[in-house]
Amino acid sequence: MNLPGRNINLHISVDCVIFGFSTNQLKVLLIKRAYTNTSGTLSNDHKLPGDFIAIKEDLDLAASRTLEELTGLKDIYLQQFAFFGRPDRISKSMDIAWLTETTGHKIQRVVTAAYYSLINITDTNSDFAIKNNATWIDVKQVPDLAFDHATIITNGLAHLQLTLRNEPIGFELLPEKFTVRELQTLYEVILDCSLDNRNFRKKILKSTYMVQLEEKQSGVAHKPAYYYRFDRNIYEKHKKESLGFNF
Amino acid sequence: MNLPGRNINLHISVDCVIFGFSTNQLKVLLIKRAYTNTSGTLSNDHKLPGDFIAIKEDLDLAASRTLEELTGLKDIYLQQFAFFGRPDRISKSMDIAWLTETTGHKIQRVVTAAYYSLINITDTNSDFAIKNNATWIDVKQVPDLAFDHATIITNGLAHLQLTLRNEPIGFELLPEKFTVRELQTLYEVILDCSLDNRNFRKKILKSTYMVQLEEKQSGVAHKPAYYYRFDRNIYEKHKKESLGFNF
DNA sequence: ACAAAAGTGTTTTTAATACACCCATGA
DNA sequence: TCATGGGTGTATTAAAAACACTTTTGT
Repeated sequence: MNLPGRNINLHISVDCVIFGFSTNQLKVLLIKRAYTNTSGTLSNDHKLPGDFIAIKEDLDLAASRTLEELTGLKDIYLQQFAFFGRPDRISKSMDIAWLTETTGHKIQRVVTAAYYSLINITDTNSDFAIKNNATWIDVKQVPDLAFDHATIITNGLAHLQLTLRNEPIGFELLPEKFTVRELQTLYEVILDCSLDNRNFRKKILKSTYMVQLEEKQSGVAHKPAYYYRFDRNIYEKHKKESLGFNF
Repeated sequence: MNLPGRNINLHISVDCVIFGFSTNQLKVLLIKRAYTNTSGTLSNDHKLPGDFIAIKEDLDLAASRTLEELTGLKDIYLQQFAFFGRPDRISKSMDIAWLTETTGHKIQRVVTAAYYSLINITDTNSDFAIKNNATWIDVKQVPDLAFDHATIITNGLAHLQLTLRNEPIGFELLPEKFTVRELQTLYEVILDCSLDNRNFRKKILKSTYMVQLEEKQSGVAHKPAYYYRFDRNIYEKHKKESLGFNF
C-alpha cells in the first residue's frame, strides 16, 4: 500500500480480484480491514487488494505491483476487465473515513481500474498473503465488502466465466502438474454446472496441448490418475479462430 | 467539449469509438483536429470523440454525453471495453501542446476510459456530426491519430468482433428495417470473412427474434427482399447460455 | 473383498459445411 | 429478354450429448 507521503495520484486506483482454487472451491483473496471510527466503534470488514497509482505509474504495473506485494508472486495471469467510476462508489461514511485516514487526504472521487488474476495457491504464497493480512474466501461466501467491491467481484467472476469458456486459462489456477479430474472439477465449480466426465475428457484430451506425463498420483486409495501439463507453445501454434454465432 | 472554466477532472477522460455502417464499410466517427503550433506550422489530424469527465460525473454518462453532443443521439448502444493508462500515452509534442491550449492547464497524465458505440447512420445524425467537425472514416483507412487513439480503435474493433460473434448486436448498426442480405454483409465486413448465404440465412432465421415484415424492398432492379426487424423482447426470453469450450 | 475414483466406447442427436439453381423485378 | 441480386434444399461431415461398466489402488 502506498504511504501518504508518496507521489500518488489520488484520482485513480487499481483493484485486483485475485482468484485461486483449493478444496474444490473458487476463492478470492481479500484484505481484512479493521477500523476504529471517531466514536470508538470497531468496524471489521474486507476489501479487495488494490492501491492508488503513482503519478507516472502504468496501470498494469500498478496492478502487478499490488499482486506481488500481497503474494510475492511475479509473472502471474493478470487482465484488466472493467473500470468503475460511479461518483457515489465512495459514499459509506466508513469508507470515506478510512480513505482519509490511510491517505491523509480528503478523497472526493476515485475511478478504479479492475483486474482479475489467476493464481495457483501454494503454501508459500498463501503464507505470504496471510502475513499481509489477506485471506482466501470462497466466492460464494463473500462477506460485506468496502466500497463497490462486491460489484467488482461479481463482474470479475462473470469475466472469468466467459474467458474460461473461450480460452484455456483454467491451468493458471492449478499447479504445473494436474489430473484431468482436477481440471474438470475446476470447470464445474467456476461454471457452476456438472459435466459428463467421458465427454469432458474427450474434448480436453483431443487438444494436443494437454501433455500427459509419465508420473501418476501415488498414495491414493484408488486407481492413480496420470498427471498432465499444459503446453502453451503447442496451444499458441494450433489455436483456432471460431466464428460461430449461435445466439 | 468541456471548456477550461468548467469543473473538470483533468486526470480522467472518456473516449468513444463510434462505429457506423454504410456503403458496405464499417466506419468510425473521428474529429478533425487542426492546430497551429508555436512555430506557425499547421497540423491536421484526427482524434476520437472524447472528453475529460466532470468532477462528479459518472463515466457512462460522460460517454453518452460525448456521443449525444456529437451526433444528437440518445439511448444508443454504448459499452465500456477497456481503459488506457500508459504514462507515455501523452507524449507527442503536438498532443501536449494541444491539451495545454484546449484545457488551459499543463496536463501530465490522463487515464482514459474507452467505450464503443454502435449507431445507425442517418442523414440527420450524419449532418449533426459533420457540423461538429466530425467525419465518418472507413476503419480500414484510418489516418494518423492523436495520442494512442489508433490503438484504442484497434482494440475496440477486436471487442466489436468478439461481441458480434457472441451476441446479437449487428442490428444496432442497421435501420429498424433491414434485409437479411444487409445483415450478412455487415457480418462479412466486420468479421472480415465471407459467409455462405444459404447457411447464414438458416442460422439467422431459425432464431425467433428475426421478425419478417410484410414490407418488401421496392424500386430495385431484382427480386425485392423482405424486410426484417430484430425483436429484443423475444431475444431476451429465449437467449441461450452456451458452454462450448473448444479451444 | 471392498471402497473409491480413474479411465474407456458407442450410439444418437444436433449443428456446420458444401454446394447450384430458380425467382421476381426494373431497365 | 436480360441483368441483378433474392431466395431456397439436400447430402455430408463434424461435434455434442447421452449413457454404464471395468480397472487399479489402498485399506
